[in-house]
Amino acid sequence: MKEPTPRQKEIVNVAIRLIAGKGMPYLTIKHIAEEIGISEPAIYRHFDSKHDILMAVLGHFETVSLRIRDQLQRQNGNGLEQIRRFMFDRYALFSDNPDLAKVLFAEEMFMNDEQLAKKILGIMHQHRDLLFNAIQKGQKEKEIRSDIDADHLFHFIVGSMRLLVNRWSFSGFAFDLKHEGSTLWQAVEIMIKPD
Amino acid sequence: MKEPTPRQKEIVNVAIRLIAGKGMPYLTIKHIAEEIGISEPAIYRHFDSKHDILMAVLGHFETVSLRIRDQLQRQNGNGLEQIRRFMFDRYALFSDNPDLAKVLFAEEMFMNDEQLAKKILGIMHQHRDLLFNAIQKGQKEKEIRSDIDADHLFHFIVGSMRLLVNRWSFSGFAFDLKHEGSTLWQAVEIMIKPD
DNA sequence: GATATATTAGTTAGTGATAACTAACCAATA
DNA sequence: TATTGGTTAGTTATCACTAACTAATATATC
Repeated sequence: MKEPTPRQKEIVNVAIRLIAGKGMPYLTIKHIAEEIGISEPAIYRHFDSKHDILMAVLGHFETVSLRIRDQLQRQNGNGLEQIRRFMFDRYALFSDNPDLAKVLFAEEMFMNDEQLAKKILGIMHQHRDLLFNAIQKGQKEKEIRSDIDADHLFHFIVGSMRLLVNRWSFSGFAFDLKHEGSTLWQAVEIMIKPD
Repeated sequence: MKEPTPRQKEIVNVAIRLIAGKGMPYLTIKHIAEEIGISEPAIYRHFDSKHDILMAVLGHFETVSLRIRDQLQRQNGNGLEQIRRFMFDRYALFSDNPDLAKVLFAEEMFMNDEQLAKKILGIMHQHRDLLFNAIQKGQKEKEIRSDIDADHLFHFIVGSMRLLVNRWSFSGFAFDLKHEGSTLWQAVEIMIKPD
């Protein structure tokens, strides 16, 4: 868990940009090197293998995710407010880093390699736990309806968010994600409130 | 739009199985040929290029989708019933063909090639129209709540279904999709009904 | 403080594996 | 006799990665 060097951070950022822009097959050591402006073997002074670069990409996602989680836990609002903040944080994050949205919500791209798959499933599990707990907390506090399983509510909330982000991504970021996310949240709020 | 020959169908099925099982990078002409038990160049007697094979894979998805759509339109139920049948049909389809679920809900894999991307976006649009119309119909018929935009309802319904199928797929098909899909639908029904 | 040494981050050139695809040929069948 | 669907033996391109070398800088020793 060492801090990456500036050059390593640069390589990771270029990798994310290349994957988002031209797809995983385009991510080659050669293209990364060209983008940075150094030779191909120079990349290997900073990472032992391509696999390690992809692990570092996922490591970056993990870091960002943990930062958001810790922020949420410090603020310590009620269940509903925690979910709202989580959603808005993510819409803001993706708006500022569209490449990140494109790569992070296309998990299949990492699923070929066992180690990468394990790492990304870990990140997903983290998110799930966070939201699941917030939903259950909201149900206990009577801010969220209890006639529907927390599990199903989770599917609504996260599923609709993911679909929105995916549509935004496929559209070439053609609409204002923060605005659409906000109106989607209003609809979510109406539906998950108690009768 | 010619009917594919038996050998072409075989190649398409093998391609889907390989993509689902080992990921897109594993889909090579060599592996397809090995799986079928013929030589590599023999594949080129049936398809001009690898790209054409992938187009045929998407053509297969399109055919399946159109079949479901026509079936739905013939039955001509009310809006809510149409949505319900659509969902159950898809859960049944995926339960019988897990490979199809794995590939069809991983659109990013086709997004590198412009032509493939266009085709898959067309299929997605078709689904969207179908469900969107059913939702609006249900709202007119007062079976579905009108205090929430059809667009947002679409995100709930489809988003939650996609998330469920993806989780099923990532879990290695570890639970009964038809059963979980059915309980998810009950929750959907409660939430989208009018107050 | 000057000098020797080690480390860092780069270079050019090249390796072996594998990808998509082609050429040329052949046996069975329409 | 032409077509269909196979074969073996290649081609060219590109991949991840290595070998060997070098300039510049940091560090240690006298």
